[in-house]
Formats: sequence, structure tokens, C-alpha cells
Amino acid sequence: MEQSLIILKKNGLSVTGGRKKILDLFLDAQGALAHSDIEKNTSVSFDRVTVYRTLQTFTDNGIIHQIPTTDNTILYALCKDKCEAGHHHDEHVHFICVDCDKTICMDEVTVPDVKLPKGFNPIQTAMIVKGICNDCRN
Amino acid sequence: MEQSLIILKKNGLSVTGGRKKILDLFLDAQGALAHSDIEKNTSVSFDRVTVYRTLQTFTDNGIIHQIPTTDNTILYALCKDKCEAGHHHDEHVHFICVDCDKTICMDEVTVPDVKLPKGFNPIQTAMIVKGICNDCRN
DNA sequence: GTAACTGCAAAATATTTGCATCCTT
DNA sequence: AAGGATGCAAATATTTTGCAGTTAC
Repeated sequence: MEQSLIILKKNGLSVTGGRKKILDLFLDAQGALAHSDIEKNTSVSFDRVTVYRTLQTFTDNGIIHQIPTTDNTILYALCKDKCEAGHHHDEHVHFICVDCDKTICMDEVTVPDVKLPKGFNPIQTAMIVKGICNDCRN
Repeated sequence: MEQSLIILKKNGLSVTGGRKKILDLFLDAQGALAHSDIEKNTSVSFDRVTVYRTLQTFTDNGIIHQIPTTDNTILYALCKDKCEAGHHHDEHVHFICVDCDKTICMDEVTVPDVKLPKGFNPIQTAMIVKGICNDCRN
């Protein structure tokens, strides 16, 4: 069975053309996607609003997660197995290439612990590295 | 001389009521400020557009910097001495309290180095920790 | 058949731009 | 006086909401 179908069913979501299409985009994507990336994609032909709602649904169900960025955009990327509905675990490093502008989730790189000042209790940590990615370094 | 005046002059910016007011807000603020925080502030009585332009000017001049967030908001905070016009150095940890929602720049906590996969060349690193801050932990 | 999803229209919000006027230097 | 900053109006862009029609299960 197709990967996207498996994911949708596992999360108890009804399978629709839009959801499958958007999920496939994420499965195919090298890195993270912005709302506008999805909307601009030529193979996407449904309503703006549906994109918003689908991204929201996927986020609520722990299928994708939002990636912090230094500009005003929101990026989304597939969650890994550890994510569950309503409880994301994305303690990995996000790499943003300043050349090709792609955002890559480095699942294999775990975020190091930091020592915070007394009284501060960490719950979740995110880390963003900007630089030149493997494809652009020549 | 007032701190805000010093900063504006040092950056060769003309001193206007709006710039001084906004800069004072940052100097007084515990943590970071969003555009909306500034606009909602009762002592701010100038145009929305001026706020946008002032934040942009301050960012361009290395007076404030944008803080990445996991939602769709942009936060701004004062830069430290290391920042220069057009070249930000904000390699410190940003702490977001999930209770009071305040964002605090932890200048004293430096971002640890991470080992990236081969071929990835880091230029700048940002780190966001969510948790309970010192004021909210009771 | 029913609940959930989608499209459309429209409202609400956020951001940008142009231009005339006013203020800082 | 000159250049830059501001306010206002308006254009653009983004996100949210309501509702009616359609689809998945």
C-alpha cells in the first residue's frame, strides 16, 4: 500500500484527493515546504483554504510539524515516528541552506543539551543551522 | 545621555519621536517584542506603517534582530554589541516561556556546536528552548 | 445515511507601496 | 535648504470563518 495511504489511515483521517496529494508532496520533498510551495505546485489544483486546513489537520495529528524560521515564513516538514497527535517531538536540527534556500531536517543530528540559568525548566528545544548544504558547496 | 539616543546616533540614524519611543520599549522590555506588542502599547500613538518601517530600519542597522519562533509570529529583540549593520551575530539561546509566553534572550548561554553530516557547512546557528521560566515556575 | 471534507465567498488581518507633508540635521 | 521620516490612502497578501454542496466510509 502506498505510504501516504498508510499514514492517513493510521491517523484515522479519511482519505481524500487533497490530503493524499499534499502528503505525497511532503514524502517526495527533499526538505521542508512552505504553504506557498504547496500552493504554487502545478499539480495542486484545489483551494487555498483546503491547503490551510489540511496543513492544520496534519499538524494536529502529528504527521507534520512546523519549523521555526528567522524570517516570517512558516515551514512544515514530516514528523518522524516519535511524534504523536498533539505531542510533537522534533528535537532534531533544521538546516537552512543560504544558497538554495532549502530547509532540511537532520533527523540523525540530535540537539545537544544546554545548561540554562537556575529556575528555567526546558521542555522542548529547537535548533536551526544556516549554512551551505551538501548540494551547493561547489 | 539617554541610552536610546546613544544607540540611534551611533548608527547614524536621525532621532525622531517614533524611533526613540520604540527603542525605549526594547530597552525596557524583559524579553522580545512582537510587532503587535509595540502597536498595542498604549504609549505608542503613531502609524502602523511607521512601526513596520522602524523595525526594518533597526534590523538593517543591527540594533535589533529577528527571533525565530515556532508559530507564525516574528519577534524582535535588541542585539548585543557583537551585531553590526547587515551582519547579525545572535548565537545565543532564546527561551520561550510556555506559561507567560515571554521570550527571553539568554545572552550568557552560548549555543553548543553540533556535528553536521559531511558536506554541510554551518554559518550561523540559532537555538530556541521552550519551557517554564523563572517567574512562572511556581 | 452521516459525518467529515471541500469550494466559494467574504470577512478579518497583516504587510507593502506611493506620495504629499513634516521634521531632523 | 535638503534629505530623510512620517501619515494617510490604497493596493497586496495572508489567514480565518460560515455555509452549502459533495464525498468518504
